[in-house]
Amino acid sequence: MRILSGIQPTGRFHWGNYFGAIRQYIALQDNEQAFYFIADLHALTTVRDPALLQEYSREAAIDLLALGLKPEQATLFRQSDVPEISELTWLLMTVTQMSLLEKCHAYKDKQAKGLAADAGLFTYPVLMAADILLYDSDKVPVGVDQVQHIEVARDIAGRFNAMYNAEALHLPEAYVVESTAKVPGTDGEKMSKSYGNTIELFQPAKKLRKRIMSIKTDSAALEDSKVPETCSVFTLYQLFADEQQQNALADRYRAGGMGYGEAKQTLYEAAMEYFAPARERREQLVANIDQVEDILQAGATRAREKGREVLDRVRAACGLSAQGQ
RNA sequence: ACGGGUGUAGCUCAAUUGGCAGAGCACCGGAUUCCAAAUCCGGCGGUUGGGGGUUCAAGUCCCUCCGCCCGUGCCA
Repeated sequence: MRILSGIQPTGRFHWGNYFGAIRQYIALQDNEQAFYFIADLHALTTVRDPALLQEYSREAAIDLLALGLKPEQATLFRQSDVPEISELTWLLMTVTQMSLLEKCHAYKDKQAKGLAADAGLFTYPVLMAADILLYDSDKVPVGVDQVQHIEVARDIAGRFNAMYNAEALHLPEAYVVESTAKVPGTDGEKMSKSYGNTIELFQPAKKLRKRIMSIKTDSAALEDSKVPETCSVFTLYQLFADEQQQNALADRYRAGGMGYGEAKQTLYEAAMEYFAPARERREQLVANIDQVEDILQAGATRAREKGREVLDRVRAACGLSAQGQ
């Protein structure tokens, strides 16, 4: 059973990324054959600064490894290190109906906002389909908002197979990761880069503390009884604390006499402790950056091996010569 | 494709007959606050869409290319 997941390096990872997605994806590496890639080709539609894209891609690899991705179990690679992706994208594009892409929400959203959409954004679901199909992926863990794109991949694969009367492409299934964790940002809205309310995972301790202190609260006085359920600080604390610790803090909220400043300090300490091992691993990785590059190269080699196999099947099906021979 | 409009800081927009590129918001730092918010103080931020020309001097005038918006046409 092969699972596949990609993440766009469009910025530094934050708590929302981790608790909403990364954590669940990494957990799957133990039971499945996992392919994880850094979707730099996708990021290209957003990040227009070459130096920045390179930095984000490298940081993404470091972060994922620091957060527990085991390269000896899972295959980690950079999307752009697998050129077979681009070739498969073209082949798929020739069987993709315009109407299918016009329905996709990333494109529709941008149109609705009156923003300029380029062909990259429009055809992005085809690239995503290629990402998935190139490795005969069985399951693709995604959030609910991405299920549509998996359906697109299935549609394209099915259409290709039917058109050429071949079993060249393996139909993947969406594996919906129910993100049980609520991760509010510093303004109380859902944590998201586009809201500018994120708390970055690996920022320096001092910055992190400052960021946590800036979380929006109500103006209840120090001695007032407070409601933990509606407080972002408490909601975030739940991500790091066990049930007993959560109950203890909730009791202090309700009792009154504890201010939000103290709650934030508690949250800060809990977060620092929670991510301490990852921070330590990260420091080691940064000190051995060559090792990270080696891991990515080894991952790319493995990914290309599988990709070549599938691509040859696809090429043969539509009448192109097989390259691998 | 033609016509009109438009392009200035991350965002919304100023800038007199051609005369030192600015403000508000956002962001960062400080004061204040249990923390945050509000308020006050300070700071960062620019190839004025690109290129060429006129001029002592161009955001401003001329040429050219590009992006975006509106209208019309062409093609099915």
